[in-house]
Order: sequence, then structure tokens, then C-alpha cells
Amino acid sequence: MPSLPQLTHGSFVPLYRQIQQRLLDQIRSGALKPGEPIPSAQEIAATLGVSQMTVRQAIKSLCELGVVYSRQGKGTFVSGIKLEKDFRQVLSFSEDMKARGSMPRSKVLSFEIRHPSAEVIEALRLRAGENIIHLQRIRQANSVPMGIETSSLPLRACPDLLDKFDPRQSLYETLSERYGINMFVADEVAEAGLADGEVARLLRIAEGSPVFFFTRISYLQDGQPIEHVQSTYRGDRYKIVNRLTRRNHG
Amino acid sequence: MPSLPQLTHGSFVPLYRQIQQRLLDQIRSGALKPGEPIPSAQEIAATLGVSQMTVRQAIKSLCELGVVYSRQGKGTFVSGIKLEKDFRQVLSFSEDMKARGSMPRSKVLSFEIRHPSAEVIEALRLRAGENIIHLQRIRQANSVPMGIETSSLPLRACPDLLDKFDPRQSLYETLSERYGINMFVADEVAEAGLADGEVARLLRIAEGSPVFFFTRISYLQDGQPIEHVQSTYRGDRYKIVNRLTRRNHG
DNA sequence: AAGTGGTCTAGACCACTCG
DNA sequence: GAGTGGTCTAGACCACTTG
Repeated sequence: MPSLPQLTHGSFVPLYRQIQQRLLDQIRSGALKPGEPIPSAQEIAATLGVSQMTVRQAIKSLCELGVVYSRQGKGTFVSGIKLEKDFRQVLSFSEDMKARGSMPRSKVLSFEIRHPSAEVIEALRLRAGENIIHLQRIRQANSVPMGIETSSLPLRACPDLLDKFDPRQSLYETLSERYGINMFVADEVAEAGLADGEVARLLRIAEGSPVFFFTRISYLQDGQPIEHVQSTYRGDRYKIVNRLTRRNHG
Repeated sequence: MPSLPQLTHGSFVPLYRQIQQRLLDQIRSGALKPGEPIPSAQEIAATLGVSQMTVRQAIKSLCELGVVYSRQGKGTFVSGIKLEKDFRQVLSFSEDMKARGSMPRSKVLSFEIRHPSAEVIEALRLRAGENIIHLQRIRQANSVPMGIETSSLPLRACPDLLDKFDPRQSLYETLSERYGINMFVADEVAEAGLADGEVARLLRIAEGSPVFFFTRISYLQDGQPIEHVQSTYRGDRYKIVNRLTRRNHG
């Protein structure tokens, strides 16, 4: 039995996170296999010299990840469900493409301050007269055009974005680093349609080819809408991959 | 101030669930508004005569729902993010349609025991020679054909389904009630395409109309694959609505 | 300094499963 | 009856925010 690293009390990483990580490592390494029980909370607590509550906190978070599941009176078992690595979490094209193993790049069609459309005003809950940052890009993976994305952001949220953002970089990274803006959730609607002449030309596909139309609104943790995106992606090279989960609460 | 119901110690509903429900009710009723802080854990604990840990457990579960968010040193605030009512959780056509306010119905094209295809064998991890239940249905909403669904389930998981299942009912309900089979997660791939002659005829749309192709594999909590579904939905009447969330762990 | 959330402890009792 | 997970307590200390 290989000796595992000791827990570090008083570290910046809380004990339950360390325990969670230990268990995760043991599962990923195959030391704990799908279907097998993990040690009981009592046992882990005794071994590591921590309270049972702390261990339970770690196990609970693993349950929420879906990598283990608990059965009262029986134990906690390793699930065979794969980790959601390549599943969509949120929405950055750059991250998405990297996760799929492609090289993301963008070609900027437009990047300027604009008056918002009625749809964007409603989506971003803009006040009268408020302007937006308008950013339209062709998204490429390995130099192949994948889709056209039109983003709108409230100007007030990132007033000097025009100066500070290099549109070839990741918009989300810039927003996070420069403004502390982090997307928390996004609601997205996907529709199936056909490419018209303009879209076909930009994406270099035949007119009438199948495409996805996306409409997405992203929100901060406090519920404030921060981004409205309308995009069109090629149906022949783009797939939507989703993990759907049963919710319990409510 | 309207007096809220007292907590019930020793009930079948744990205290933290009762507290969670109380807070949820206050938020839904508007007594606690988006952006406002909820009472501190200390205060709630004192008011209700429970331990702070118990209150924190309730608040944490509300954070996971996304209805509140906590800021260390500041407090816990009501989020303006809408509850995921009409967002896809899992996957039952019946539930989905009801949630969208439509009347679901199905027309059975085929319901029988079959030899699995290579794709299904791999998806369901079938042993050599194992058979499947094959169920093909046209899905209708308010009598309009929406899509064609082909489901495959391991025969071993539901050996007498052919006798026990009325194909006009909800498959998922039957599986849950008769076999204790409950879907936990599903991985789904959606593609955009065009209707061929056969699909067009069944869905009563023009050939070449835009459609969604779905491939879905559903899993039990232990990771065992339990259902493989391939389906084609009309692009003109069906939309994919998703809520994407940022994950933190891992 | 006071108030907040975040973590942790060392117990306790319960409900459940299994031999 | 022994072992498990699920809940709960009454404290404690820390990090952080605000006045």
C-alpha cells in the first residue's frame, strides 16, 4: 500500500477539500474501482485523525459530483459514471474548443459601441439610452470556420473594453481578469435551421446546409444578465454535447 | 410579520430541509427579494432554536440551487436567477412536454425484443447474445408529430416489459414503478441535419427540412447504462433549452 | 470591534442493512 | 448486534468585511 500524503492542518486548503482530493485521486488511479465501497466515514476519520463531520463533508461533495453514491446502512460506493470533462459546463468557445482538442481562433467582423436592439435591451435589462459593446466574430477551429457569434454586453459593466480587449484573446478571460466578471449560469436555446446566403458565404458551406442557431444569456451569481449572444454554427462540424441530470430538491 | 410554521423536531423531514423550505417559501413569496440579504445563520439558529451547523446545511443547499449566494464577511443574498423550472433536467418526453404546457402522446411503430446493433451493444455494454427491448415511437404534442424516438433497453433489466408496459404511458414512470429503475444522468449529443424522405413522411414535413438528431445514453446512479435512444425531432417546432452552469470542483 | 460566513471538533442519536 | 450513512448539537477558531 503506497503511503498517501498527510493532511495539512491550518493550510489554505480546507481539510474536507484535501480529503475529497485524496479520494478523487484514489478513484482516478484505480485504487478504488467502480462498484466498490470506499472506506466508511468512521474509518477515514480515525485514519486521518479528523472528525466524522469533516469526512462526511468531503463525501457529500463527491456525491454531488456524481463520482460516488451513498446508501444508508450499506456504504458509499464508487460510481461508474464518467467525470464531466468533455461535457459542456459553460460556454466559452475557447475553452470548449480546447476541451475538444482543437485550436480556437477568431476573426473579428465588428467590435464597437452600439445602440442595443429591443431583444438585447430586454435580455440585459438595460435602462433607456444605455449602450452596449457589440462584438461579432467568426469562430474557427484549426482554421476551419465553425460559426458566427454576436455578443452584446452592457457598456457600463466594462466601459473600457474596446481599449483593453484584444479580440483574438478569450473574452471571458479578459472579463474575469480585468473586471472580475465571472459568468455563473447561462440559459441557452438551440434551434435547427438552414444556412442563408450570407451565413453560407461566411462559413464556407452550401446555402441550405443545416445549422444551429443559438441564443444565450449569461448571468452573474447575483442574477444580473451580463451577456447576450446570438450565434450560428455549422451543422456538419459542430455537435452539442450535454450531460443531463436529475434534480431532486424543490 | 406573519408567523411562520414552527419546526418539527423528530419529523421524517430533517430540520435542515424544513429550514431550506422556509427560506425558499420566503423567497418565492417575495418576503425576501433578489439582492437582499437573508438573516444570518446565527440569527436563524437563535430564532428557531437549532444549531448553526444545521442552518448552514440549509443555506448551503440553497446555494447549490443557485437561489442564494454567500459572501464571506458580508452575508448571504437572494439571487435574481430564476429557478430551473422549465429547463431540461432529464429527458422524459412526457415530462418535457408537460413542462412546456403541451399534451404529450405517442404512436407506437415498433415494440419488441430484438438483437442489438453494434452501437447499442457498446453503449449498453451488453454481453454476447444479450437481447434488447426495442421501442420506436412517434412523439406528438397536441396531436402534432414532433419527433421519432428509438429506445433500446437491456432485456435483462426489464424482462417482462413487453407485457407490463402500455406504450402509450410514460416509459420512465413504468420503469421506476415496476423495476425501481431511475435514470440518474444522461449524456446526449445533438446534431443538426435535414429530413430525408422517410422522416419527412412520418413527421409530415417537407423533405430537406431542418431536424435535430439526438443520441442519448442514460445511466443509473451506479454508472450502469440503462437506455440508448436515437431520435429525430422537427427543427421547426422543437427547441433545445438548456441551463449551463460553471463547475468549480475537481 | 462587531458581525458575517467557513471550517472543524467530539460527541450523540436515529434509520437502515446484513449476517 | 454490529456496522453503515444521516442528522444534530454546542461549542470553537479563523478569514473577511464594514463602520
